[in-house]
Amino acid sequence: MASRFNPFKADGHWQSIWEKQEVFKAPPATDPRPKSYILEMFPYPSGRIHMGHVRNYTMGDVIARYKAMTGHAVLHPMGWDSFGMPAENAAMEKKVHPGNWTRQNIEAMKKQLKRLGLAIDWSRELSTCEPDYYGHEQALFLDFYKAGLVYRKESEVNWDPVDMTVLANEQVIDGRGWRSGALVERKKLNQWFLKITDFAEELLEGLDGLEHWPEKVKLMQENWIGKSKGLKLTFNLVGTHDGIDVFTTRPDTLFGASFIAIAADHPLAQSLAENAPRLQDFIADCKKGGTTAAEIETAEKMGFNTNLTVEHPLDPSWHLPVYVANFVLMDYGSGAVFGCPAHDQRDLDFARKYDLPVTRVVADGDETDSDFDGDVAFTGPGQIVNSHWMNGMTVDEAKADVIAKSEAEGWGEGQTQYRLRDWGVSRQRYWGTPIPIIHCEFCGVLPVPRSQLPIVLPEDVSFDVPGNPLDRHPTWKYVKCPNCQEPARRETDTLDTFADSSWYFIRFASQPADKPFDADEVKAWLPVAQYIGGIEHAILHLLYARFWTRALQRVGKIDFAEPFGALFTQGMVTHELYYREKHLTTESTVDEALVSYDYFSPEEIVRTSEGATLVADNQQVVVGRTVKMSKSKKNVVDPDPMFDQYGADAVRWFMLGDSPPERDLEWSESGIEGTWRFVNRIWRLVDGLNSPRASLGEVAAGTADGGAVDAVSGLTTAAPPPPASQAVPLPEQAQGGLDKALDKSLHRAIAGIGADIYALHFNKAVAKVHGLVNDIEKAKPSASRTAAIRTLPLLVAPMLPHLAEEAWAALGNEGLIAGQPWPSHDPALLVDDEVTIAVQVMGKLRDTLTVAKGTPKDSLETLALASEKVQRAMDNAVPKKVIVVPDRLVNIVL
RNA sequence: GCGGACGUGGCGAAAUCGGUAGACGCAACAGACUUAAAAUCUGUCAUCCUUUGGAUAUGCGGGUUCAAGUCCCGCCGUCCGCACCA
Repeated sequence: MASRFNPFKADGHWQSIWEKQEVFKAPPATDPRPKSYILEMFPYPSGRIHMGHVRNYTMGDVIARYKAMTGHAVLHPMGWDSFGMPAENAAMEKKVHPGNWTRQNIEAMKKQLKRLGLAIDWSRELSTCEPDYYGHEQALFLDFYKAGLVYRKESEVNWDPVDMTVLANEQVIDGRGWRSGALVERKKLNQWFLKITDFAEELLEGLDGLEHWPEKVKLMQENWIGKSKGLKLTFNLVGTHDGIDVFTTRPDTLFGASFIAIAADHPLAQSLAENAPRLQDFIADCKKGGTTAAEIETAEKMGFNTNLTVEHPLDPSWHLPVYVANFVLMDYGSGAVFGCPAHDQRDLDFARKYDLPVTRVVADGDETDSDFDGDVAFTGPGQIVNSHWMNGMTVDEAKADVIAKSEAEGWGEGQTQYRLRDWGVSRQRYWGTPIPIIHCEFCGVLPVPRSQLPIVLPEDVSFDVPGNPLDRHPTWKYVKCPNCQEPARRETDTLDTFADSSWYFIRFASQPADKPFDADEVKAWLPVAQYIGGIEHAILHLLYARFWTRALQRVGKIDFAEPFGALFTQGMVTHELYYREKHLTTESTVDEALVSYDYFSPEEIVRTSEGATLVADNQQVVVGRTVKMSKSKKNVVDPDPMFDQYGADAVRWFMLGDSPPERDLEWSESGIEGTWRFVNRIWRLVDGLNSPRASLGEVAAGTADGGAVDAVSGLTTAAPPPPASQAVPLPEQAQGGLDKALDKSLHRAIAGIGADIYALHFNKAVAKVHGLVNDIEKAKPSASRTAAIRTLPLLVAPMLPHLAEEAWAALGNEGLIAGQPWPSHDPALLVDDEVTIAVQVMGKLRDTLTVAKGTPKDSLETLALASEKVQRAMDNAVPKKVIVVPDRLVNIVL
């Protein structure tokens, strides 16, 4: 009697064996094998695992398992990025403590993750919201503080004037607070900063060494750091001894200057405003709206003429007006710019609005007229015009020339500027790492003594009113000054959660109780051999982690600079939308903002050939675009029911095979059905070898107790009908000789699948497994076929670990497949002795030739010209030229 | 507004170096088996035409080349990030 693959038994069975035998426990640092640290970005415990997690962790798992099979000592850990805003929101809405909510989520999600059968060393699990993690983070913060990498300064936050609370950018919707609906303002607070700009040059140069990072991520980081060379110069204020410092990357356009614009926070604007109520009002206007770059840069350009003027450095008799402008940022350069409207779009918009002169100083053609027309600035390269001695120079020549002149004459100097700003880490929130600082009225700002770490969050906090619960806690913040013993108070801000994710990969490698990590163990495992996560982390998380690592190196805690040797950014998991337009009761007609939709989840829908209908009322719904799965649009598919219906391996196979890993993956019901069928096809081959004449059957997709689950409704129906028998495989015992074609196919698959996994081309590896299975199924019984079937479980082991273990055992092998080496291939079998040559006439394919590999050029030419199809296409013409690429093609040019 | 990517049959894709476009899969269709359904197996499957052949096809428009999905220029569309979402 043939056995059948039952994932509902096999999954749990093998998972518990792996756990019992500690198969995936990382070996000690002294293990002689080459180390391979495989890491996926750890999840935020939002409540449920989503398909994006499933995809991310499946990919990492395939690599970890493949590395183990190819002789590596593997570290593959998992943890929880467990501080953050959603826990506080849950506390407000559901009246639960953020800690309880978070820990419950972790338990639920851990259970879900385990069902995927991941090769994870759970003994190293960590959670950033526990004092045994964040306490060590506080110690590292103090190390940075001591090294001068931490400082305090004023910085703007989004302020909700009704709730009297700080808002995250995410909580500002269309310029209004998400709960109060009040127009958001910008407010200054004293906040803590980490000196990431100290590392700007290092972080930029370090990118060159990151060979295994995607170019796009390196480019984004490069642009984010934004190194630019330019001129810092001073414009003297007419009638005073003061001046305005300006940084420009376009000193070549200095003769096109038309105005000076300073930021609303510029000290000059502030001092002028003291006696100018209208300017005060204007500055207050500039502070309306949130702090995001997108909001500031798309806001309409506004200026306030100060009536001050400055002298042009190259012609003191030429005076330029000084404006306060909302598009100038105090954080970049010196908070002041000179406007050259002809060659900068923002300056042009501003100049047209305030009717300021627009002078052309760069020309790319015949148009050299000094009057610049139109509303599109010219920012391309060209030659300098209307600029006295610079006329005729290129932009680059002119830049160098002006900088040299400014330095010689003493009114400016060349300067390197970075766009990167220091990292503001203060958050006015409860659910984060308390910043280990004490404020004393007499002694000032003091670090918490290390003996007092960890500074633990108080449990008794309330979330019934907006604001920071730490700040209004009755006792927590009151402490004695460690210096003078007088009453003092704790810092009540907590650290940005990006700090937690900036060193967790180090803690995974080494987890002593008394310090953040052990340097020797860290040295053995890091840098991470392969890091995998979403492209949305391309800049912030990855830059902060790179900074934190370099900062640890600077303070002497570790001896490497880059945390992630190789990076891979995977695409999102998407699903189509199902919705109906909501009928609004208002009389409003075409106002788009008022059109809203009712969304339906895939579980509520039956997909038909014409479209989709809602199960509840059997009426049509609109099938929308395919977009990222999100709760608000209800196009989410929960992994758990999929494990129930198809088992972990079918879900994993779908995640790996359906799209290239860097691209978006569209979840589809028929797709997962297909992978489920394929898992069974593999099983049938193995099973056929064992019991050739026994009847075979499928286990129907169903639940562990044998009841089938309706794919659409999710309801359990009656037990499935007994499996019927159909395909009776030929007896494998009737083996005989070898099957050379199948041998080739197998060895190509061994080499190709390994190479594809190594290169993270999982979809191609999947296609190659399909190809091999097709070939095996078509082959007649032979020793080769038996060998191919016995090898097949090893080839799918990284991707379908449960099926692989089950097959390995069924084939009578000893031990676990998880501990087996990757099969070796015979290179001789990879070489073709025949090749197919394309024959083109004028670049169009007319015939193909099958010839021995390495057939010389002239023979190929003769053969090609002799072809009847080629003759016909040539139509008696005489070839002008014949291009022959050996083993590839012949192209006859007429 | 700024920065970064992506776009190939009905659908997901492949084509590693400029050299036979569509491997592999999904869906669909036809057939076999079956009382029936499911499963399984076999076959068809880019579009069009005057069909043992031919033409057109890799978002659109140009260009380079004997040869372009691949290189160059210009558009269009979609997505991601923008420093307090994680």
